Amino acid sequence: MGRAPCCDKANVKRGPWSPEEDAKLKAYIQQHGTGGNWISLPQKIGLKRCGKSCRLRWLNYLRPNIKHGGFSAEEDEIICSLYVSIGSRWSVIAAQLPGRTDNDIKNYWNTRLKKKLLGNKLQSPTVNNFFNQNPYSPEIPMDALNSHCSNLDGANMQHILEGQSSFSLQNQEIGYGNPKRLDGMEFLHGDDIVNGTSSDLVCPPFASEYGGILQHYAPDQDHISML
DNA sequence: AACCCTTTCAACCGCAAGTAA
DNA sequence: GTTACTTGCGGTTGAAAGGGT
Repeated sequence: MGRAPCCDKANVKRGPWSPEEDAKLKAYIQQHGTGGNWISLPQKIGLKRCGKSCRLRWLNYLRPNIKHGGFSAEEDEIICSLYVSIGSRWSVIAAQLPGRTDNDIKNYWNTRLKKKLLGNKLQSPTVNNFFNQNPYSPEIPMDALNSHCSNLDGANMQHILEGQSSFSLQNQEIGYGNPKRLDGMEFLHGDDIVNGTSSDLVCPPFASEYGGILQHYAPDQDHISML
């Protein structure tokens, strides 16, 4: 048996929200809250929308203190740092940027920041230094890694290498299933690195730039501890 | 002015996790 | 423990806007 649809797709409106719909949703939630049930909310307020759509509209656009566009250089660097460290965990990244939504950050990264970073144009000495020393080259000097990372996880490495299927450290080829000691603390396997599945995440390369905003990320706890 | 291509971003989709019965 | 349902998330889509020719 397949999953029941969350709403009757034939009888819900889709596409852009009208100002009237926005006003109805906003007024109701500000007065009553969501009632703990998004699915039943649209019926309560007479909106022909899916509950998921209402939730998304509220979270990404209508709720108070939302900021749109105009990302600061500081926000750019926080996003880059976290992305390099933990990958596309947009909700975790958004939690570090008050007023920003995961959707906004995801869009911003996909459309602008990625190009900016990969184009090596970010005005951060540390980021520039790091990528200058590790410019998607098949060879990454161990010293350069150690100077920026306490250790290095698979996603991290994968982003730095931008899709290369294998690479070498100090001329040592890392292949699938071939464990290498990266930092004196742990071993990573080549396939873990390439697939981004290593469980031990790391002190991000650029964290020191941000006053230690991110020192350790615990993948099983879904939070970032500040040290 | 008209067309085409690229970029942006709001919204949708499907899946996994969480939770109540 | 199982099932049904809701919530939250990341990936993807597509319409609109912008820019170039």
